[in-house]
Amino acid sequence: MNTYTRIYAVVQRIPYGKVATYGQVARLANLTGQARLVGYALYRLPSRQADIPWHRVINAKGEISYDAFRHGDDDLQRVLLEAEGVVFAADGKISLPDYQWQPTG
DNA sequence: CCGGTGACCCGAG
DNA sequence: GCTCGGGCCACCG
Repeated sequence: MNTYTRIYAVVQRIPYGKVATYGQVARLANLTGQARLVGYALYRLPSRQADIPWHRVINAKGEISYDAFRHGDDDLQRVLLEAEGVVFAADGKISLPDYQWQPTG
């Protein structure tokens, strides 16, 4: 059970049409305060773990961070989320109170 | 081992 | 609204 494995496991638990913040994923993975690792893990996302809905992970501001990884697909993540029914505000932000994943168990 | 970097987050000014 | 500084860990050279 590696650090990455925990992160991937949590991301996989994010339900359809919902989103989670890096900090939230880190917390659920028992890696409180290590949100950067989540970003790094997804950045180094292995193709064999392609089942992971990486697009459902956003930052604490409810925005998407493509800054460093966009390799041609500007709003790929946005498109994927919109395909799941997630609505973006005019600012390009997501309403966390409405779409943030709230794990009950 | 050390230094730099990173899909981040929080607090202060 | 923006910039700076600190923090945690993993990868790369």
